[in-house]
Amino acid sequence: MPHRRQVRMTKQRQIILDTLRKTCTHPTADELYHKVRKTLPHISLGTVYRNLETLNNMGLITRLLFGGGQMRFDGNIETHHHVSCRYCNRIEDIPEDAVTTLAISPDAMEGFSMLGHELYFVGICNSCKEKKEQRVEMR
Amino acid sequence: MPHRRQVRMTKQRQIILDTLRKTCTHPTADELYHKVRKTLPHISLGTVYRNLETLNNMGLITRLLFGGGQMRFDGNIETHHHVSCRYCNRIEDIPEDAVTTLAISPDAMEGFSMLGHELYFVGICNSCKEKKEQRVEMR
DNA sequence: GTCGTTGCAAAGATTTTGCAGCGGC
DNA sequence: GCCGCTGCAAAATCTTTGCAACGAC
Repeated sequence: MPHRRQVRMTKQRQIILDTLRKTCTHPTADELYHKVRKTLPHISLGTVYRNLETLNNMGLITRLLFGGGQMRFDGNIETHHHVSCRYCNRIEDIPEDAVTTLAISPDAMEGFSMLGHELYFVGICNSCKEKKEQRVEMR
Repeated sequence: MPHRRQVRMTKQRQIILDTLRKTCTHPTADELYHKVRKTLPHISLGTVYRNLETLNNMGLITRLLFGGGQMRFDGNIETHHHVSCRYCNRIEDIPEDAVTTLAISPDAMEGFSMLGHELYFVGICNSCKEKKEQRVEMR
């Protein structure tokens, strides 16, 4: 009989969770590490990574899938959607009621048990758009 | 007056594009590198990365945003959606007509110029589900 | 012939891991 | 007191880059 190992709430884990919940910029592990260091100056980056993994498995946070190659995290676990800038990879929330209808054929995903979905809009943010207009080379 | 530099179609670039188009598994750069090496044994991984970047900028391929931390690429640039397994990160296509309605409030994304959207469903594939049932520790 | 591209190898960036001591429960 | 967790540092993984030779146009 397998059993799930106990998970302890350490000071580090609690502060990582609190800090992520107060941060609405969908930070990378490293960005969050620097924020947490203001409260816990001796915490290590490895601990931040390990806790983000654990908290994600516990369902207390979400690992975003849109980091431009880098992982990003979200302390808001309510269903919501995101816009992302193709150039600077900034990620912002979309109000929940902006997406009015989303109907999915139920047998479309046979072979998978669904856990949820994420909808990403890709665009150019105004700041990058201005830069782009100044120099074509950016692409 | 800035001008866009000329882009050449080299043998390497063409074969990378052809190989990606024939691959429906949304490969990582490294997976594609090993496939391309069957045709071009001396190609380097750096060349594969550089060309994937270039082809993405040319709009001939798509960089997927769902790689579990690693970048994945798709030779199919038609609008379509994906299912991904949370555990093995496998990505599969969803038939285009499976998502019947998707209505977005137009002013929801002010501050961004929209380029497109991607819809990801997250689930557990049958193979990982079986493994998970055998040993709870998986997570 | 020009200049974008390649292979190679080294560097850079990001994430994971081994380990001995620490500290929740 | 047990055993999960931490800090540290090293390792592993993934991606980018400098450079001289090459090759598309």
